Amino acid sequence: MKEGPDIAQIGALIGDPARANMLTALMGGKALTATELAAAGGITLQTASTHLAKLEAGRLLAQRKQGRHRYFTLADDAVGKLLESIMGFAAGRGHLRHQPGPKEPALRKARICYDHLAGDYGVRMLDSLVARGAIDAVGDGLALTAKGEDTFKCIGINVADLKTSRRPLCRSCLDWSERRAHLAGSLGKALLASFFDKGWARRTAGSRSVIFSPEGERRFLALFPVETPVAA
Amino acid sequence: MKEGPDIAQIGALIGDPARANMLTALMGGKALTATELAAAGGITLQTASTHLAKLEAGRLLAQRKQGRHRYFTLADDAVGKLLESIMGFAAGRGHLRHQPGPKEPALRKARICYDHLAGDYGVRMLDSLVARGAIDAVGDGLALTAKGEDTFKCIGINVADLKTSRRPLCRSCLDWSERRAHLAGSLGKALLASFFDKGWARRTAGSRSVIFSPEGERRFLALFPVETPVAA
DNA sequence: TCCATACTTCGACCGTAGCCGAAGCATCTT
DNA sequence: AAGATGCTTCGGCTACGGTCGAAGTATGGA
Repeated sequence: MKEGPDIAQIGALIGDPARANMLTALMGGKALTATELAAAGGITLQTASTHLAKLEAGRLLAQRKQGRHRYFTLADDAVGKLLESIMGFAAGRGHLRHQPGPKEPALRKARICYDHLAGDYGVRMLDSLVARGAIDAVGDGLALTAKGEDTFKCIGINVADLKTSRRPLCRSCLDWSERRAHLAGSLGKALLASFFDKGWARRTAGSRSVIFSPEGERRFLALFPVETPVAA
Repeated sequence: MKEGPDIAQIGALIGDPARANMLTALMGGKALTATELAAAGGITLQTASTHLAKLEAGRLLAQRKQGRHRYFTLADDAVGKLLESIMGFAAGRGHLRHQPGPKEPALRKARICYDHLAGDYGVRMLDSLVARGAIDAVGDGLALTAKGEDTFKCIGINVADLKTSRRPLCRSCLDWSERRAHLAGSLGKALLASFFDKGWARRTAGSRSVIFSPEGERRFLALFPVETPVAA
């Protein structure tokens, strides 16, 4: 009760199951309405409304009104990073949700982590980029190499544009399912966006999982090869 | 309610003020008894006992019996890292505890972050090590250089011993007060321990702050110089 | 053996926070 | 203007979890 920042406040904010579910739903990166979030939390609209007000007051969520809808998103990527890190911790301790639903495998394979690709494919992508020297990995830090700048130009991503943002270009994010790093930051965001643009993959309706088309999957795997074809 | 790890459980665990205070107290790195933790949490012994049981069941805490005392510590350094990252997040949002006590300045200057040095001095130390090429920093990742291995040998730290541990040698840890990285990992731990051994600094009784002796402070600042003498 | 210390368990109390029905605003549609 | 949709606020209910007093268990020392 005397020193340092108050971790209890945000712990309590995240500690309610309904709120945790809503936050998890928002990890999909899409802005969601209060009604959608109520469904995600398994509660009525009224209850969701009070929860959302609390989350907003705690600055975990941001909202913008659009017509008669109110769209909520995570306040910024620091929130996403925090949530993913807590997820990683929870997964490591075996604090899994009670029923590992049928969607679990798809989720482990490829999912959205706030705004970038996570799961097996996310980890594979980063591994491949490091192996080809496009990204430099030291400890758990990542940096774009000169060679990498060319690589991404070929893929159709203009790194120069991304550099204008104050947000870091490369950032490692611990993957809770793989327990290894995947690529976050504005570059990670741009890569995922490009997969959607090219039609290689699409988001799913009510989940964070990412579904690749057969053609998209082929292209993706060809673009990001790994030395040992299966596992490490 | 369907996918991914359960962040609500650990959120709730951290979300109670009494528990949060006890966890914060344990960030000091020392093992504490149930009685001491009850005081830290501002609750009676009985209440503390139930809280501690919950924290242990949630695998945030480990205990070992020693005589009629029961000593509690954070379960492992993953817990410490999680807590510090939540603190960093909370500090960034201005979720500070209500009264910024008189100890705050000392805490910002130098404190223990589970088992290594944090605060202004912790950040300064890492900056200096990077500047002299002992540690390589890429993004937010850290790695020991060959040159650094010699440097630490001069300081009296045998890096080879540390390498035997499975724990990473260098790890960056975000400092909640400075909002920049300081050095964690077994090397960070060994450095702090050496400061205590040499009598340069000592822990304080009920707080995480680290107090340098005048002589120790002089030596520390000489050992870890920074280009711009004051601030950046 | 007996008492003191350290801690846990039990039982009961209480407050708070979550929850929903109903009513109230606000915004869009026709 | 009237109705529909999206969301918030109010009021009251309920239950869960935190809290402590009191009693119970283990360890250490005299």
